[in-house]
Amino acid sequence: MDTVSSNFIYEQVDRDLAEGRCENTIHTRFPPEPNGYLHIGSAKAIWISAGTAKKYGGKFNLRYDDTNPVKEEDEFVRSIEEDLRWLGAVPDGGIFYGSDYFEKCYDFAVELIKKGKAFVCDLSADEMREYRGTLTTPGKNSPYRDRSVEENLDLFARMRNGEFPDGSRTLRAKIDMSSPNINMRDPAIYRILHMNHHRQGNKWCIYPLYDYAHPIQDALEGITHSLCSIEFEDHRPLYDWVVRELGFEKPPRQMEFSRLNMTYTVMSKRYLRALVEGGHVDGWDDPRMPTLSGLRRRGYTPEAIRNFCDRIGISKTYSVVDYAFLEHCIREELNLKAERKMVVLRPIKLVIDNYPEDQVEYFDAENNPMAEDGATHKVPFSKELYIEAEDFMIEPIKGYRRLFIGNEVRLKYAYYVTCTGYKCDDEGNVIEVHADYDPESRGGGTPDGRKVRGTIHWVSAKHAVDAEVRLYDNLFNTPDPSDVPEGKTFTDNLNPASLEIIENAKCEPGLENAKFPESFQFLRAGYFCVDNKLSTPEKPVFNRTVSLKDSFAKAK
RNA sequence: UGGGAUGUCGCCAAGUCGGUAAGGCACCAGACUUUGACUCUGGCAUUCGUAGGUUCGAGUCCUGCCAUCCCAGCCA
Repeated sequence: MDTVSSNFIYEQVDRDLAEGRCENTIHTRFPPEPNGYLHIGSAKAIWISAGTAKKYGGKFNLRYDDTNPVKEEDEFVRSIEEDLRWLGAVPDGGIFYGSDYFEKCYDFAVELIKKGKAFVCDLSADEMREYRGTLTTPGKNSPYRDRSVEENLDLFARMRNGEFPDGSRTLRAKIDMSSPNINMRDPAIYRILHMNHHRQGNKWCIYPLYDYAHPIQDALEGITHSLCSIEFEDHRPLYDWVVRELGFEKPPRQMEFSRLNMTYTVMSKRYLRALVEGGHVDGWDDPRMPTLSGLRRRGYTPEAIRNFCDRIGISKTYSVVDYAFLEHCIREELNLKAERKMVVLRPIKLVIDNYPEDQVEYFDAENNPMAEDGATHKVPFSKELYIEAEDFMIEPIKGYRRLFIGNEVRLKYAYYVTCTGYKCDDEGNVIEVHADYDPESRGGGTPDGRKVRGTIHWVSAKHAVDAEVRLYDNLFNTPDPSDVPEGKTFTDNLNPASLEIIENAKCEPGLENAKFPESFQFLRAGYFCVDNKLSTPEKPVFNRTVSLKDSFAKAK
């Protein structure tokens, strides 16, 4: 596995360490708002922060950024911790809640008021917008900007006491209404909201805003490097203003990196939520979702996701990572670790006419050809087998190496067979293929050393275990699902073929009780894995097969 | 139009004090092969958004221009 090469974050940390800015220990955090499930984009952010802490032997915190009671729910709090642990990002610095700092935030706000750095403003939301100015024109001071400290203190206390209705007043930082950076134009730092908070209940009716609360939370936890995505770059001056005005020694340093975008993938929580609530998917953990719980159900391992995060790198460039890269990461790992089983997805019968009626033989099948131990398991073989429908063609296309009349192929681990005929149903579908086997080729080789061009997998019909297999494709059929034509919504980009349920797949014995509820497949590379009790993230079970798409494409 | 940021191969992404373009994905070719997969080998940027300038020498420094992204929530 690759290791992370240097990046601008590490370089900055090195400098900070050299200059003694953070007492030789670094501390990072991941601050999700509990308003949705973690997704692959979150994984990048998590791994950057957790990985940085790890690299420097520091600590990593999980902090629920729950300062907005409108959008937050306990279900998300639970799922976030579960997914974080599954990913392997241990919050060894602790688990915190932004809302637990409300009292401190309040005290700090009082301090700012006393310093003349904050004031209670009576402007309505609309008025405040007008006063703020625009991107190109400066704003103007609020008429309430010069209230006395005493009045501000009194008003702010009464805000907390619930004396005023929602939206009637705010507490604002007193900075500079003519700043070219709009975030510095006396930003609101507290709002009035009479609403039940998922954790604090009805204790508060004023809530601190992100720009104010976040730097305080970081500072209080001793965070040395606050790593966030690029859209917060413009907020950094405000972040620095807060920690400076509040007099924190060794203040945390905010650094930004570009967020993850992937082809065929919607990453915005707003859209993901719409998919769930609109019933387009089964839930946040639907295997087609880019959520960590969805990827987990699909068969992704935490190692593969971490490796992916390491390999995509960290930069500030806007980028869209090809989904194929994520797939590469999981294939690479499964190829090394996963146990192989033979499974026939779209079965047709193969009858070996010259094989004894009631004979059963057992062949050794490799558990994992990549493993050094060479371990095997027994697979039963008999006169009637199931093979993939795609492994037989009435009229073989040019270059086709598998079964067609007169052609000899190898049944993996078993015998050479030569196709002699086939039967169709009334509609002309091939339902049965006939062949003769060469008893001399037992084990898949012959004394005369003749070669065969094709090798196919199979399952003994009378020993076969039935299974339902689900095949997943991209949820969206456009590289950028949020790039929607006029008059359409992003759900119009949904790929109707994103889920295919195969009810009668045939598996080798040993997969009894397998339900294949969420199989993971990489048919393109020839793999799918079974998600059942035999298959765990640590030891996934999977089959190798070859897809129609690839084999035919190659044959042309 | 103001501010902030970014532009190195189809996609990510390294590029130290300026010294003559890492690596991965994808793709192509060949070898190997009890699955056409896997594995292995080889090929894939005379060029770094663009135009100039400084220099013996520039992706790296300077100037102009172009493109893309973010910001006008009492969301995060």
